[in-house]
Amino acid sequence: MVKKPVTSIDVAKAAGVSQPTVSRAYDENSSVAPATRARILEVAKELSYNPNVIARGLSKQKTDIIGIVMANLTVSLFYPEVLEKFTTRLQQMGKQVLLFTVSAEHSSVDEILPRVLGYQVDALIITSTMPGSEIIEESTRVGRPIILINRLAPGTSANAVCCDNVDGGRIVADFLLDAGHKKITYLAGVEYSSTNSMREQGFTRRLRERGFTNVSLEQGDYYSYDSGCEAARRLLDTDDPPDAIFCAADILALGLLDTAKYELGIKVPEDLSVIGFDDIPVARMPAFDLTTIRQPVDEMVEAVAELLSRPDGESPIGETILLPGELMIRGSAKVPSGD
Amino acid sequence: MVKKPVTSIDVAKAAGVSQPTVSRAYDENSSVAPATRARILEVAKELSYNPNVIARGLSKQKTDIIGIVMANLTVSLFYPEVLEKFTTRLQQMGKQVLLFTVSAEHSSVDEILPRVLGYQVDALIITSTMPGSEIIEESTRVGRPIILINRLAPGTSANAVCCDNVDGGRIVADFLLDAGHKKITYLAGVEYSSTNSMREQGFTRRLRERGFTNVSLEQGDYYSYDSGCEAARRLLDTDDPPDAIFCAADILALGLLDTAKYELGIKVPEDLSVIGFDDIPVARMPAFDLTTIRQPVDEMVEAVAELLSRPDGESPIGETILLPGELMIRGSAKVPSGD
DNA sequence: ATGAAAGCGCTAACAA
DNA sequence: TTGTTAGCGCTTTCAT
Repeated sequence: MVKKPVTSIDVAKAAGVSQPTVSRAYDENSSVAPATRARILEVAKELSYNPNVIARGLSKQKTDIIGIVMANLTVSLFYPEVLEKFTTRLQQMGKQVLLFTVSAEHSSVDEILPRVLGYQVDALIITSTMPGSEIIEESTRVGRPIILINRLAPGTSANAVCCDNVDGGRIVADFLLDAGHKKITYLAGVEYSSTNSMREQGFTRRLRERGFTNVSLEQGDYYSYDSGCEAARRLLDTDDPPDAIFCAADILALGLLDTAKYELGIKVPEDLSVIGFDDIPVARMPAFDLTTIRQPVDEMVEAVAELLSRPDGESPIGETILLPGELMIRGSAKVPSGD
Repeated sequence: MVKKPVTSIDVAKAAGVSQPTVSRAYDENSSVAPATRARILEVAKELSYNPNVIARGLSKQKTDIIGIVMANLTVSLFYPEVLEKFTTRLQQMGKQVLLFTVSAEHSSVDEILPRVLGYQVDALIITSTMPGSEIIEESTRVGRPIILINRLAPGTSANAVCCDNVDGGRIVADFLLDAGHKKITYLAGVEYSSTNSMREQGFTRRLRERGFTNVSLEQGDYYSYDSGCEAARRLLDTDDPPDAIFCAADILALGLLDTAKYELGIKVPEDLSVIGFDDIPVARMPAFDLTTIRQPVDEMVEAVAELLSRPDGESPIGETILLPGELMIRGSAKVPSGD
């Protein structure tokens, strides 16, 4: 019962032209007599013809497909927004998104990348995970630039678009010290992730610069709500709890806040200041009212769009774009007095 | 600098076989001498060859690409999870996801579907929006079944996998009546969306069945947090506010709750019971502790997987799969006493 | 401005 | 089991 799809040949016959002319009618840059083009497009509509993008891709060696690889799309509550904004922007540019998810349990980036490359994607956007360097080089070599989001890969040919995590850490350090905190803890996410270590680095370095040496570090197992809950129990249910905690990600802060407030009966921000990182959509809701560093998602999207719109053969290689985060002052942390 | 990608011909030469044999080496069902296959795969690895999936797609008339169209991916906080689970599951089946977003402002489904079809997707999954019936029929006709998620399209060839919204509404009605509520309001989302109207229908019908005729309906403009906030102000800041509100979606309930609690000083659930629909990840957090109907996402994913694994030529047409939601009893609504 | 012919990298049908 | 030959639907020369 499956009717064969309509091809450009069908349209050509119906319009009384040759098949390549039909093809040209769909290319702005091809010179086709306006009348011919109009007739072709009309016939095409009648037959409900849609150009076969796959065939075009094979012929042009260019598919207008961008691969996006996302690790842990949902747990952090941050990447869905990133994905949506990327997809919408890329669609505007006439590109489509082929989505791949990787998760600790199911699959690693390196297993999946060869498959992605097989789709002849024009470029590869990879969020919050780090592919092996051989595959980075191979991808670049065949003209498919890799763009890492929130990872840096100095010394490789991968490009990076990244929130300035170090500076974000610095901003939080200043804010907490200015507010007069005496016992400050950094709650880490995944230990070996570069976002985590850069935020920590910027944070602790600044604290030390200002003579505060007593930072304690607490390891969360993972960027997750439950990890934040557990950390709260370990950190706060003690004789000498911290009076301020900087969490490596908002989702950790949510768990920490909920457990502190509803399980341990701690007053926020009177007894404890909590600051996160990302500015996920729920952070602004009064239920959390989380002071946090906002990642500049729109700017990141624009930066990627720019990298992708380089002329053919001039694909970006090894470029790094660092974009500043912004402190969103809300109610979960004491505010420095104005003097 | 861009080296040409390695093709099966390169591998064939290097391995001393013909090109189709290389192709066969990648197909489990093709009979290739084990030794030959091993040698080919080894050579392929050395040359870092990856089969060109686009060319394969053209040749096989089948791309193993599934198009997913998502409307308003992020605002509801519900669909990211859906997307991740679908993507992960489809990857397991050896299929890839081509993602399209549509949003009220940017683009409609019907504009975008022809493009999607151009990618020769094997099937089309469409969430929370309804394509025009001509395009549904066309897609089905060319053998690319359409699967609607959370929409019903009786009388068309589209398939539907849907939470039983009517029954969900019924469950909530019973729960609220059993808890003794006297003044009940339904807070609607997008007026003309079928999820909304079915939840409302199931809810109000059941109330009436049980002799409760005094349901008021309040129109939210949209499935969004802010819409919930505004509804709270309209509904609750009055002389005679409702004592229970059933929200068409969790995200509405969050806005309603926050505004009720933090802006209007209303006690939940003492003065007001709030129930949502979806069970988004934040619903269970103590900050909201939202009683809600859980959509059976895993089951929905499995249902779709089943529809997609029908043998060639037996694509599902016009099938509807209704899956029951489950009431998650938490703290935002009074619980019926046990008698 | 348009047509004819070749080719993108693969799979399918047919031989051998 | 393997090689040969077509052909998927398009774009791209090269003619005209």
